[in-house]
Amino acid sequence: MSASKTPHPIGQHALPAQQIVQVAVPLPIRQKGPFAYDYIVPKGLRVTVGMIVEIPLGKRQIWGIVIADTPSGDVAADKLKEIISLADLPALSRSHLSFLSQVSDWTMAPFGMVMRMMLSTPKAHLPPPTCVINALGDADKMPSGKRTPKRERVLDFLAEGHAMSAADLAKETGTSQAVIKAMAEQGFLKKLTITKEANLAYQMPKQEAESYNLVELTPSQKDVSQGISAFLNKGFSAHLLDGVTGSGKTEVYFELVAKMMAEKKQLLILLPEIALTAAWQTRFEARFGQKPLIWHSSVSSAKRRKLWRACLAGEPVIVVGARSALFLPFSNLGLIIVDEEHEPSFKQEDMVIYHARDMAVMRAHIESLPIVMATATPSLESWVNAGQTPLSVKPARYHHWQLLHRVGESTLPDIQMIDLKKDRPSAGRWLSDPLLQAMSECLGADQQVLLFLNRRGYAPLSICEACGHKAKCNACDSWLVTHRLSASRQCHHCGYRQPLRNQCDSCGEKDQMRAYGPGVERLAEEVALLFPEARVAILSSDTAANPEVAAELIRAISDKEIDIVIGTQMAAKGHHFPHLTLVGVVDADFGLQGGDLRAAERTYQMLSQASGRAGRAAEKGVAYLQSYEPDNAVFHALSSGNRDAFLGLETQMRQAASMPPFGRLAAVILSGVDEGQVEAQAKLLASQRPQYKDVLIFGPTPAPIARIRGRYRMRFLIRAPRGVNLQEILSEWLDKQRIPSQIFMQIDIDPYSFM
DNA sequence: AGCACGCCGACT
DNA sequence: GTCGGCGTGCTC
Repeated sequence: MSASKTPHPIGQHALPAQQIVQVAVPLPIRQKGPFAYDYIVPKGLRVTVGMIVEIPLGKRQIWGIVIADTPSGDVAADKLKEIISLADLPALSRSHLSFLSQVSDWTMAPFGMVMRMMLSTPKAHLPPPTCVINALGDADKMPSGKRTPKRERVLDFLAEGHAMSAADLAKETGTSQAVIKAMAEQGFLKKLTITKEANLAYQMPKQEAESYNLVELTPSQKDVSQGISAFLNKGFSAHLLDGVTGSGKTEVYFELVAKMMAEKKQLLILLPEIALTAAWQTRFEARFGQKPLIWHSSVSSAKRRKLWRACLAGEPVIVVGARSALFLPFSNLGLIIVDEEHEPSFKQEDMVIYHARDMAVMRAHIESLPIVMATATPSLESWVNAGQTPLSVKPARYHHWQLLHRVGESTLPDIQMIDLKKDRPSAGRWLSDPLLQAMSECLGADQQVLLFLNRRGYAPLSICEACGHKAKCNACDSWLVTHRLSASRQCHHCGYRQPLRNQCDSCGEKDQMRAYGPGVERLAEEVALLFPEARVAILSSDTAANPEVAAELIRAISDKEIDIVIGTQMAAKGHHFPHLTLVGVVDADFGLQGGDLRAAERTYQMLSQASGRAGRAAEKGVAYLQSYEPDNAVFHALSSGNRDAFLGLETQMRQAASMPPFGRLAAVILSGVDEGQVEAQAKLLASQRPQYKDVLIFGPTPAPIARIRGRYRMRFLIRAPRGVNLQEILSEWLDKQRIPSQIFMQIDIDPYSFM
């Protein structure tokens, strides 16, 4: 095992053979496998693959992961540096390393950047922080001459069992640190060094979890739950849990959670938007009598550190997180659940561009686990993978489980179209007569209304009547959106905001800026005018800026303190508003513009979800969709309730166009501050594009929003047949390119956004 | 990604 | 004369 046991060849000095290992370093260098350097293992250290080690890199000291216990030999042994230290942690498993490596290969992001995502938890791999506290020492030996009232107070306080830092102790006893210090020096207090660990507010799952707060499942819920349960502990399997809104998908997968808890397995539950999950957490707590562990970027770093280490140590944690939780170093994972699998927010668009649902399937596969993807409106990809269309590959890759009915008496809402060509609201108004009529009736029956409009702010566009100038962002190619509540004009791409003024930036004319188009704030104005008695609330990321405010607003709505809710997509997600029976979709055509690959699918999902807010309790709900093209297939599918026919039609269209999942798509994005340089680089890349008969490389074209945050962006789009190794083709084309450092090149495999 | 080295403008 | 801008190149 240790190199020193190797026999030395005769005639050579008994030089201790030095062990050399390869350490993956967090550098943004793209290559086929992990990018690693050779390092010498100092004598006395035992280093194995998967260990997290501290190494010198240039002038810096950084952390890397040992990926091989043999040298690569790229660099002469006398140039190698030594490993500085080892993290006091178990080594990462081979399967976790293999997961990181496969994510890097799939996304074509540098391994070092994938590794960084995994290690990014602040100081997770360092020893726990320590602090020195004061406890009771040899107090009984204190001579009466040294006893003072202040010293007595300190001793009495400590005798109650307290122990704390000098500063806290001084504060607590109304003395000064000088008193504490002197007592400690004289031995009447005892110094203890303890490790500071965050309290996760989480007890390890109880053995009885399986039966804790058991809820009675409906027969169909029970069937599905038992059906999927049969796959637990049986290696990889993927399951599409497909149930209409309100059918109790969560209860079904909670049963699986309970089973895995009883076996002390780790669980990962991915949710699309963790800030909006107060209701979900309440349900979890009600079912299991404890809070799940929440993982997202705004959880304190001490808690994240402890959670990270608990995952690596194999403690039976249940982690609920946004997409980044997928990279936690679980070592005893039993099951992955992806809730709202169709949500586009699972697609991360930053440094490493990945789809958390797809990478979760990859991880489940590598680690031989079952994965459950729950949704009421499956993504086309999952639908095809579940074998639900004649065009699907057989045998299906996912098992398909359906819940067709809502729990209890409630039924799905009726969905009706309002043709805006016939019932057009007057200028500057957005609510048609039929919708207003329905609202009056609903409010008259003492029920709630949700108006859904996926546009934040007051108005998306402001034009000067005097000179025609449009308020624009300086750093982006986009309009500034007027926000009345915060009295500002904002760019929704870069976050720039300026105070709301009525003076034109261009001609200086006053009181000539006019707002065009609707936003939720403007809609609220119209509603206030038409329903002056109604209590109105706006639910958007502006009015619910943090989870606490959001939770309070949602509570107020649930408790019927509000009559009319005006909400963006935030209002469409998973909330249960028992008194809400009418949903009005103000601009149902919103998502259909732009010719995006998934426009129809996304519109269907969003409107289905928004409509699903209506009639969640005993009362029947109804949803009205205002549209200028009410005959669009998306709306037909929604109003007839024939989701599967719609998915079938979409599938055929995708297949005919050789689009995903029947063809493969990738984008190459070049960005930089200098427009000319970006263009020149794009032209250079274009001139060297490879020629294939069945792989098409389109572009370069300026991105639809050509400039964001001051950076110009050019895009290539690559389309290939299903069986082609797209990554290999891109690699061939791009790996040999030397991209100037001012230009940033990103690869987006299977793009969702075409911006 | 960092961080240093390296060559051109305005200041203690 | 230096301080400091960020362009280029390297890290076992």
